[in-house]
Amino acid sequence: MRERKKRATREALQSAALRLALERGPDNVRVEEIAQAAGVSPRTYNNYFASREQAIVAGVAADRAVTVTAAVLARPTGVSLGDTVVDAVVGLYTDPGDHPPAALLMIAASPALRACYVDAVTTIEEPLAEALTARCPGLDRLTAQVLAAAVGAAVRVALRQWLHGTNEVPAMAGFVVPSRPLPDLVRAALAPLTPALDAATPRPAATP
Amino acid sequence: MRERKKRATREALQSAALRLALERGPDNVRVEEIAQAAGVSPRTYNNYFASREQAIVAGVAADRAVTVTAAVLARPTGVSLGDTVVDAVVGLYTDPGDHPPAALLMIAASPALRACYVDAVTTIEEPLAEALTARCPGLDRLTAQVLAAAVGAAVRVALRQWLHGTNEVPAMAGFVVPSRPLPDLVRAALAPLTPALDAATPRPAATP
DNA sequence: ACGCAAAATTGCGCGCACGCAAAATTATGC
DNA sequence: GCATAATTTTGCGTGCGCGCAATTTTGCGT
Repeated sequence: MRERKKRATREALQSAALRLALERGPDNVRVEEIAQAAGVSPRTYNNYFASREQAIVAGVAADRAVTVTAAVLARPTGVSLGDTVVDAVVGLYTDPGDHPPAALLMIAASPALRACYVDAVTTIEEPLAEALTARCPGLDRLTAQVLAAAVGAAVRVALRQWLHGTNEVPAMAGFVVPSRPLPDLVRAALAPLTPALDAATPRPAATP
Repeated sequence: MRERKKRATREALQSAALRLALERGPDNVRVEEIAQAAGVSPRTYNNYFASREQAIVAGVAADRAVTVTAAVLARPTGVSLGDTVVDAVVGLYTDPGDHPPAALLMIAASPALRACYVDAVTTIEEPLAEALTARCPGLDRLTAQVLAAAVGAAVRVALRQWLHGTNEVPAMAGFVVPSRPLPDLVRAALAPLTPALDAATPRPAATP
């Protein structure tokens, strides 16, 4: 009963922050305005989110978390773990979720938002680890956490590489490397991890 | 010539911050005091370090970075990449560097310092990636970065697991899991990544 | 030695994150 | 219904991170 209102104000703050940031740009929105738009005190805002950017990013991050876990669990058990995870994660960046693509653009443009989004990727690691254990019953808890964290790290590397290419536009026009599309980069970054993912599935007696 | 003084003030700030934090505890030291101890303005402090904790952690982190890279490069080329990296990283937590062990204890105790130290682990990833490419000439740049980031992620997981066990002491005395010693945890966390590390070494024709 | 351009340091101001305690809101006992 | 206990919200004060512009310091050319 009381939980409902907490989630309500939470989502109100998230949507308000995202909307205002899209309208005026991320740097031209003060915390007081977000709080006022959600009908709460500025102090209350910091009871829900530890930073100004977190409210903007939290929504899309949580959305992505459920999407990956669902994608992992949806794959048939016949496919290898590596392909399963790679496809699930790459799917995150081919099919944009129910959020406007402008949001991702804005996050990519602002350094502060990028950093916060990278931090948010860490949030996804825990549900991912649970999804991994759910799919492979014999998997160690520690192993699952490590693999999930490794996947998150690979995504971070891919994002960094992608941004490196897209932002170097102003000077030396025509000399920029437009950087491979994001899904390809994510797939390439995830590729080196497939041996570890496949080796983790507890089936050592099936190969010979 | 001017570089020298910059590094001098840098190290002065680092050592002053570490010393003061060890003396009074991390929460009882203000930025102004660190700056004053180093003979600079408080504003100048923030030209070198973006946060108060960063100065405390930066020293040990940089130290560790050179230690790992050296350890990786020191292994004979005959050993597999997986064993090389695992031994090098585990060595970081068996042999304490030239810093007092009380520093690591303090970092482990303060949540803010822990978070900053985890961030600092990210700093080590880039030199590690360079060491990997130096050891395996045919290695892709992206692959090296991904593997280094994965190793960093595994270390993060190990640290989190370790702290989980050591802090749950007050209630239910006698029921705590004292948590395996850190080196063992790090080795266990790194184990799932060895297939990926070994597979990355470009020697696909040697196995048959 | 002198002056000049480049770089570093400093002071100032703003916005933000957060601990703390008071006030308001909600759930629970009779 | 009302009193009471438990949460949640809020105001306030403090320290901090950082952009900006003025000031000082450094290195170089002549």
